[in-house]
Amino acid sequence: MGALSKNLFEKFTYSSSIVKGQRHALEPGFVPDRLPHREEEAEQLAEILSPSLKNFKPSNIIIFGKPGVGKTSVVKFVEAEISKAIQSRLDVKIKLIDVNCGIVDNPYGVLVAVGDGLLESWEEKLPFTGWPLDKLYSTVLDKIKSFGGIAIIILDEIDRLVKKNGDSVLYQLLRINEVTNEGRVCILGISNDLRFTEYLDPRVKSRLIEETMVFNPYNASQIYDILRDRSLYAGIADSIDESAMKTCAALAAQEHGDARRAIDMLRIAVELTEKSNELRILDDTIYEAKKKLERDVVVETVSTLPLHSKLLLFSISLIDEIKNGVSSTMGEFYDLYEKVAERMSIGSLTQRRVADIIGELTNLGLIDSKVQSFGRYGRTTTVSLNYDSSKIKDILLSDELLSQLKDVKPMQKSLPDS
DNA sequence: CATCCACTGGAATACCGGGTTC
DNA sequence: GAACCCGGTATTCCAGTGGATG
Repeated sequence: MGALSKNLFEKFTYSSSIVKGQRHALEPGFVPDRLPHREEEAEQLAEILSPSLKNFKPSNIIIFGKPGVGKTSVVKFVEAEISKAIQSRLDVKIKLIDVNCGIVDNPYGVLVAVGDGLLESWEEKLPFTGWPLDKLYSTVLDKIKSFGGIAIIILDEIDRLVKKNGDSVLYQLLRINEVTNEGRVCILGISNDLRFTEYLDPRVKSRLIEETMVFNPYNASQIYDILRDRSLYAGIADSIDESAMKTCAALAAQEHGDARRAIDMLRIAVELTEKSNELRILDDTIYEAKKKLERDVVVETVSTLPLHSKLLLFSISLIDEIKNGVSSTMGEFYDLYEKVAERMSIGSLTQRRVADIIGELTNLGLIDSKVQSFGRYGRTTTVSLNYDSSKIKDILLSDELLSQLKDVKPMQKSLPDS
């Protein structure tokens, strides 16, 4: 250890020569009080929700749009405005209830979230498991009644909820307005998927979707404006090259106009610049940040995989190494996976389950897979790695449990049979 | 057009955390 | 407090299905 510093945290709290404003303006979850290129949408949403300020139930609404196009930001912004507007008014009763269906994606959880959102301070929270659904539903209903105002339920990533569980919860929530008049429910859904309504029962669909808003992806110049704005919040505008900002916007625009990604890239560029004690953010820094961001995403997704997914991925990358990138078949990697599992003395999963895990890994973008028919010789899924097998293996082997597989070498023949 | 391999949808089972009943 | 109810999640079990090649 070096010389004792004045304070352990000193080096983490230093005031940066680059960031002269609010650092968290570049972090995910920051809700700005300006929304460049989303002013109209914010206004439109406010208009749709405005009846609530006169104690009328606003229309239910679904907001569609790809990731990073400002859906959540606009909603959060409008939520904050509503809160401000009703702050000193006793004549309106509005509750805003946020539910992130990416996290709570089951009917029980959603009902609990709604119930807890209506909780008075002295009341106890609902149990997160245990109750029969109908009892849970009727207590939530009672809470709405006793609240007596308008509950605006914001279901972020509503498409996930519906894809996984169907529309039963939505049906129940919508039904509240028919069962009682002593409290009303308004649903505001946010969806990444334009087609999720296909999963809905027509009756639910027509009641849920009274209004629709579609957020289009940002183009490069709009992302540029957003970055410019954020850099003002963060106080980094002086330290960033004009062309670097343009590059950052252009790169993000290429990928579905995702502003979140652009901001992530900018944040990482700032961090890189600070680390290297540079004073200006240049084009190169942005490219470097882009690479780091991609690398980080892979490390993050791979290292948080469940054990069996990791073992499977390990087997796939071994085979990839043997066959030099040529895709492998279910038979091949399943056999190897079984042996790897045996070596770690844990039971292996069924082929059925493995097929599903392959699907999950494919959705994560780690591998590519497709079913291929070889006619007389049957049908199978073939998979290929999307990343360098040695990189994937490195990440996997850094897992404590998998480290015992370090010595497993790819060989031409598979491991000796039992 | 039969055949082969395993894909695939769905029902069944096991287990978990937690409430409820007696 | 043991035994049972409840919903969620992970996995297995089963049987029906797909599709190009030989």
